[in-house]
Amino acid sequence: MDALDTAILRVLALDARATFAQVGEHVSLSAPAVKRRVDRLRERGVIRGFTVRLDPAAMGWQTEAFVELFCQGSTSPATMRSAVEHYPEVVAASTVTGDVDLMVQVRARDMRHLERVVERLAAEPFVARTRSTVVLSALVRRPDVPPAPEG
Amino acid sequence: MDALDTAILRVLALDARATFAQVGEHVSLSAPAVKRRVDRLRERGVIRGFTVRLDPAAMGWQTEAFVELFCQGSTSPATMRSAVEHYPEVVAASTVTGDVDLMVQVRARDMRHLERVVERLAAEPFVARTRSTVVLSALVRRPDVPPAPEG
DNA sequence: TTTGAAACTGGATGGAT
DNA sequence: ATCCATCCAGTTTCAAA
Repeated sequence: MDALDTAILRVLALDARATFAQVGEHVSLSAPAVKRRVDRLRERGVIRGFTVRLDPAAMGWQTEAFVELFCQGSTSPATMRSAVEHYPEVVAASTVTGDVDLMVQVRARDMRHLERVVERLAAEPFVARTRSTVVLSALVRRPDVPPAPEG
Repeated sequence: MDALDTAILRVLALDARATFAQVGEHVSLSAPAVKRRVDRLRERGVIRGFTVRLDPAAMGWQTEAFVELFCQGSTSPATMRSAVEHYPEVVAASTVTGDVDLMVQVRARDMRHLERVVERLAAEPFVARTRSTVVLSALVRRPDVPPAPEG
């Protein structure tokens, strides 16, 4: 993980389908050199994969919410994960500090759909109660990017 | 946006660097046919771009938090956005329902870094106060995917 | 209108240096 | 890491369904 790797990842974050030659122009490297570094970053797991960025509204995802779960006693993160990862509507889930135990981000077609998902989450055996916050508008949404050098 | 487009997007969500021929095998279409559809999806803005999925820890992002902002009187979403989008540490920001006005997701190198970012956010002129929730562990993190057919 | 086949252009990839 | 040669993917054109 040197400055060149970071520079390559920065280019790929903006356009993951850029050719190795195009990436090479940005970082002053030949195409084969870029390829070798990308292959190595994949092997090491730094790169988890490549994906497409979609317009959620165009896809039919019109409603988004943060659903906070308060869990019974000491529910293990593994239990929480396996419960929550079966929902296709769950975009992200994290255990967090504070009174909430699990923060779940849900994407649904509409309010009716969201309501059903929240009801199903609330019915999970380890869930004591839920608190939902609906997203009004997504102001910023950025892809993964390597951190800037100390500042 | 028909079933073929959706199928193509599903394949690209899993591997955005798949060749058009490979995508075509999954959806029973020739490479040129796939390319034409992908081009059209980009033109229409359904596809916003292609990006890389990174291991945040490997990148030096060790700390993540939800920072809720309570704003003065009626601050416009445009004001919130332009303030918040200048922070490289801000991964996402959304206006939300409830007592919180703006939900900001922040990624920082460490607690010290996170603290400074929260201080800067709190010092924004329109911010009355903040409430932060630190992520303990990210259980699920999924890329954008087209919704499943009604269920 | 959208597809598949063919042809051409240019990128991916492995080996030599 | 670059250069080069080979192979294969991207891209355009065209004819057909």
